[in-house]
Amino acid sequence: MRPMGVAERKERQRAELREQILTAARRIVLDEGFDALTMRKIGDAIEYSPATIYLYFENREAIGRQLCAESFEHLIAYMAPVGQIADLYERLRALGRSYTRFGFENPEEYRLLFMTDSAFMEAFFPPDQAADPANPGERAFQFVVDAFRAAQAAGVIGPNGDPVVLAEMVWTACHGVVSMALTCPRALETPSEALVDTLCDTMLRGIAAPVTSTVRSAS
Amino acid sequence: MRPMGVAERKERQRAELREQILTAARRIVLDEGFDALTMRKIGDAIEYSPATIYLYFENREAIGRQLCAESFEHLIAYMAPVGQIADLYERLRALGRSYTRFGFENPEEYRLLFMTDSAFMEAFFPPDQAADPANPGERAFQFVVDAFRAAQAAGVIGPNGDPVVLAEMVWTACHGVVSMALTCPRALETPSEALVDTLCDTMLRGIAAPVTSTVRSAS
DNA sequence: GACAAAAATGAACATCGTTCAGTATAGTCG
DNA sequence: CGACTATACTGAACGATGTTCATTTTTGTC
Repeated sequence: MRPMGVAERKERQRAELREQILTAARRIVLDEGFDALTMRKIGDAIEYSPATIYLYFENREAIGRQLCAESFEHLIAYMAPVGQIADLYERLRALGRSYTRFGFENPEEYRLLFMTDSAFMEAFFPPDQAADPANPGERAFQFVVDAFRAAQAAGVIGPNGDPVVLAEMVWTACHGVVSMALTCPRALETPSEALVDTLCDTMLRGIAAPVTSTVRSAS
Repeated sequence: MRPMGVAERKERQRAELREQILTAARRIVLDEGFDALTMRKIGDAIEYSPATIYLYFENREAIGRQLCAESFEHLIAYMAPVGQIADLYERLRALGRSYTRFGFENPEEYRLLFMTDSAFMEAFFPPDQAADPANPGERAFQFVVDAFRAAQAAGVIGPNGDPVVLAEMVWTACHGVVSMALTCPRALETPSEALVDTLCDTMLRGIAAPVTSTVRSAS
């Protein structure tokens, strides 16, 4: 007699089970890494058959993609407070530190986001150029670009260099420290945090320094 | 009547089959990546049962480890010529370029060496501190450290900073560009080579620049 | 040509992601 | 209440994977 109410409840139940799946998957990924995420493990956790999961997600990768979106938000939550720092130079330094701190404190999330074969990241960096403000991947990156643009406009760093290039430079450099530390901590003698500090300071000095000589010839 | 000759031949045949296994494995890894390396595929390629491979290698990972050792040599071959460059500043620049060029030109080897979960790299960075000159991993890294030490001794770069820290800094930073470019090329708007150049130049400028102000307080 | 040592293998085990024909449940209508 | 239908769910299977081991085949020696 109230088909509307029934439909709503059904939809709610569907959403709840979907959330249960994600919760179980999240726990497994954070504890043991994405490689350890198994459809059968999820099934055990939610007390449903593994086949049921396919009624809520296209496949295992779709679950990973959803977890990725959430982890991007988590990363943004680490970086956002940095936007409050008035000193634009210090803001840049803090940006590198907050990014890497996210990686060190949430290693499996970092692996999922940035160290899993293409598929995941690519989903957040679509080929079409149109900037999508709903895309957490682009949003996180834009945050860094804006910090450089602001610093450059304020004259805190040198006027040379595209902010996008500068942002990609510090991003990839910081990524290098985190990913190497996560892949093989033993390979790094220097403590990771010290390495990040040295790296960021050096790069900022390289940007901020008055250009005494033009870029040497590339021959 | 000539047991010696027979034993020698047998050993040679053993070594030959072992080499055949490695050759087949190498081809698969370079073409399709380590994930695509399958014992059954190797078996097909060498026309032996998959079980036979276990008479020559402990397991799949041991094959990967051996391929790693060879790829480390390959990497060293990329970097070694740089040692000839007299200008110590240019040498450092060329070092970063040769390292990253190895990664861009040999993506699957780079993945195998530096982007495969712990196991492989860890084998080349043993916990014991004793430097092992036969270890290609340590040798490659030492090459970078020496370049910094020389540049510092010659006064080409500032006297501040441990050469080991500096080496780890440029190494991880370069690794960041390569690994990100390999994981998700779409995420980088800037061409990788340009990014490497900007990164290396910026870092060297940051090191070379006369220290106008001491490191800002870390509060 | 018989015997021993070495080399190679087929079949099996426990995993995995994924599919699909079939069963059970829940909602609707007479 | 009882029959029908759409939805939700599942068991069993398929083709992979790395790895092991009893068994068979090959090889070398006396």
